[in-house]
Amino acid sequence: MDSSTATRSIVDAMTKAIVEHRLHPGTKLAEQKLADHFGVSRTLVRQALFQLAQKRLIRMEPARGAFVATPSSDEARQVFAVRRMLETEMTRNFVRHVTPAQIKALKEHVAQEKAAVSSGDVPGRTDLLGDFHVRMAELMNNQVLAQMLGELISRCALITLMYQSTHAAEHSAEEHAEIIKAIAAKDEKLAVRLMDEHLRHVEENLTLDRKVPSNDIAMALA
Amino acid sequence: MDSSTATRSIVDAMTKAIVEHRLHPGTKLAEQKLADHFGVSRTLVRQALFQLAQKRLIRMEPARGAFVATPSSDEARQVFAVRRMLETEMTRNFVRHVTPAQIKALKEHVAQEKAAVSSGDVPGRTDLLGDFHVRMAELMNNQVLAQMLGELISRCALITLMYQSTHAAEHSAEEHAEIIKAIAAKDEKLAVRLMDEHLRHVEENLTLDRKVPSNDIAMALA
DNA sequence: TTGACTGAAAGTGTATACAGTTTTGGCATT
DNA sequence: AATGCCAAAACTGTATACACTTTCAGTCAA
Repeated sequence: MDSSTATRSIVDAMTKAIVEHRLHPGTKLAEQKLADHFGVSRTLVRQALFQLAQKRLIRMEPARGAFVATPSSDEARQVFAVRRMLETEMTRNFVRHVTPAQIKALKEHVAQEKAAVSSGDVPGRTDLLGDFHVRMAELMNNQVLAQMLGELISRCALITLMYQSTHAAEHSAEEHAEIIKAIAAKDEKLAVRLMDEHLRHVEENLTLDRKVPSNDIAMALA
Repeated sequence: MDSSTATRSIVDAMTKAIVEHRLHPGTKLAEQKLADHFGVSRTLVRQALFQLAQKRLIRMEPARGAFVATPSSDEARQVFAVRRMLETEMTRNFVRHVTPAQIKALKEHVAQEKAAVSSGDVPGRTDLLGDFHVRMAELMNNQVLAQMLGELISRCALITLMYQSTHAAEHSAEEHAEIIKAIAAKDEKLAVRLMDEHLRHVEENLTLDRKVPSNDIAMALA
């Protein structure tokens, strides 16, 4: 997609840092500091920041700089609403054309998830749980869908760590397994329903009603 | 979203030029020429190009520069598949919570469409026909959805002008009107079906099977 | 005429410079 | 001690410089 691979690697590193919670929402991202850290000039950092802003992982304020995004609960609800729209239909289409090889691939993925869950690998677990959904898109040979879902899921990772109430997401892996079972049985209605419920469960585990603790006073008083 | 308004206006101008067919697929976008045209330095043009690349309206090749995107027929099918997934479900949710004011807003929009169609305003017509879908998302108070749809629809505009066989899209406005009628009647199933068929019609009007005429030899022989 | 070679021109990729804005820290005033 | 003010430092936004790559035109040899 982009020509320069240097910029790309900065984007990837920062994306990872944000979705893995190593950079907290609201954190100021000073260009020179990032440039020093990555050993490049501000030019490349700037390009990376613009791309991250387009992915909504950071926000940029005029003359004030870039900050790790602090998605509002409204935005969170919207992101989940879009995911439900997209993924219930994805599941429906998936069931209609599913092949044994695809089911096998998904089952293997869930096995990995369960391994990560039981080994307590938190970042790896989060990553794999999100990837399950992207994997489905890829198995449908729809790169456009896979990419969009990937971006939505990055945003969800950020949202999750802002509003996470319980870590009950552990049983997501089990829900994934149930979805696969329904798909394998070609039970379209059930698979769609399970996907819808799965996404609702993930959203319900967030405390979108409560005010989020924030060090950003302006936002706290908004 | 982005801090600098200058970059934003370049992105907007170029987006418009691409979706309105004033810049043809495959056209080389030399940075200095754009910089001269917009009266800014290459720095800002470059930022704009990166953003356009992320929106998939252009592609960037390492050390060779930026070109107006030439979406493959595969990509076209994928984009339409995603639109169907997203918009059928959007329609379903819309029907469930629709208010009279929303119906009124959509009806007014379609009136504008028909005016543009009959007055022969081609760019305005294309714009309005796409906006109908974005408008629905906005009326649902889902900015995330509206933004995603907006980007998908930009890509569709580019695709349409690459693969357009007939200009039969004129009767899109009528299909929009029928969809609204079904929504107003709260006939969920019908509305969803009409939206699905509408998007299929738009896609069917493209000649995705035939090879597209292109001045890009590399692609023509790929 | 065709084809390979070569040097100049044009173009991209990255770093740096510089102007203008925001932030910071301390000093004076209350 | 708290508040307001001002200069210095830090930072962003944009332009420019420069190295390296690709493209192009013209020349020469076959």
